[in-house]
Amino acid sequence: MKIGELGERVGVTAKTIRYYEGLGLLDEPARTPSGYRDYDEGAAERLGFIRDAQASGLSLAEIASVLELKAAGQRSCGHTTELLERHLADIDDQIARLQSAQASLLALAERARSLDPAACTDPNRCQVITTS
Amino acid sequence: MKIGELGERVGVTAKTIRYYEGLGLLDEPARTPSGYRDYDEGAAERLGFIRDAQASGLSLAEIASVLELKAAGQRSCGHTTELLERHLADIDDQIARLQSAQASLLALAERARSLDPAACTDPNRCQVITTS
DNA sequence: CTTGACCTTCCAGTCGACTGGAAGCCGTAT
DNA sequence: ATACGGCTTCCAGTCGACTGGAAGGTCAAG
Repeated sequence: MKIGELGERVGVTAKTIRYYEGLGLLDEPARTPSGYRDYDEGAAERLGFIRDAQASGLSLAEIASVLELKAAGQRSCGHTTELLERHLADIDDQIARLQSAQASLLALAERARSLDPAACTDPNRCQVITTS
Repeated sequence: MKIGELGERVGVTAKTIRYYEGLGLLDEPARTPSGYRDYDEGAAERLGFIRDAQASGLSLAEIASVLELKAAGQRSCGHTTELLERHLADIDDQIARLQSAQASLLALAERARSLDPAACTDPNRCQVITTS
C-alpha cells in the first residue's frame, strides 16, 4: 500500500506520515523498485494506534516512549497506564483552570451589560476589564 | 519609572514589556537622557489592563484591537463584551472536549487495571489503547 | 576605579504538530 | 507523446507568547 492510500485509510495526510517516520514513530517502510514507500497492515495498525493514543491526549513524544518500550520487548501496559493517569490529573487541572476563567468571564460579561457605554472613555483601559 | 521597576510592579519581565512595545500594545515611552525607557503611571495602568485582559483569556491580538479602538476614540465596551462572549463559548467547547477526553481516559485506565500484563505482546500497539 | 546590577539593541530559539512549496521522478490514461 | 496525479527529498514557515544571549552603555556603591 502506498503512502496516500495508508493516509486515507487511517485519516492522516501523507505529509504527516513522513513526519511521523522522521520522528521515529513509524519504522522506515519497504520501498517499491521506483522508491515509493510500500506499507503493510502492521504499519496501518501502528499508525492507527498513534491516532488513538493521540486522541487519548498523549503527545507524540509520549507515544514514542510507549512504542520504544514495546520495541525493547517490555510490557508497556504499566507505562501506558501511568501516562494515562498523569493525563487524567492534567485534564482535571485544565478543566479547573478553564472553569475559573469561565467564572471571571461570566462576571465580566454580566457587569458589561449593566455599564453605561458613554462612560467608557479612559484611553488606557476598558472599564469592562479591570481588577484594580 | 524604569522598565524593571514597571515590570516588577505589574508582574511581568522587562523582556515582555519590550515585546509588547514591539507589538504596538504599549506606546513608546519617554527616554531618559541616557536612553533608558521612562514610564509614567498611565503606562502602568495600561500594562495592568493588558495583564487583566490576558487573564480573562483574550489574546494579545485581541487586546490590541480593543486598545486600537480606544485610541481611535471609540467606545470599545461593546467590542470587548463581544470578545468576552466569544471566549465564553470557546471555553465551553474546550471544557466539553476535555471532559470527553477525560471520559475515554478513565475508561482506558479502568480497563488497564483489569488486564493481564503478560498478554501485552503485540509489537505495534498496547492493548490498553485501542478503538478497533 | 572597579564591580555588579540594570539598561540598550538586535537576532535567534523555544514548544508541538504539522504544513507549504520547490524541483523532480513515476505510472497510467488518453 | 503528453498530461496529470501521486510520489520523492529537503528546507522553511506557521501559530502565540515569549525567552535567551551577545555586545555594549549607565549608574550607584564600596
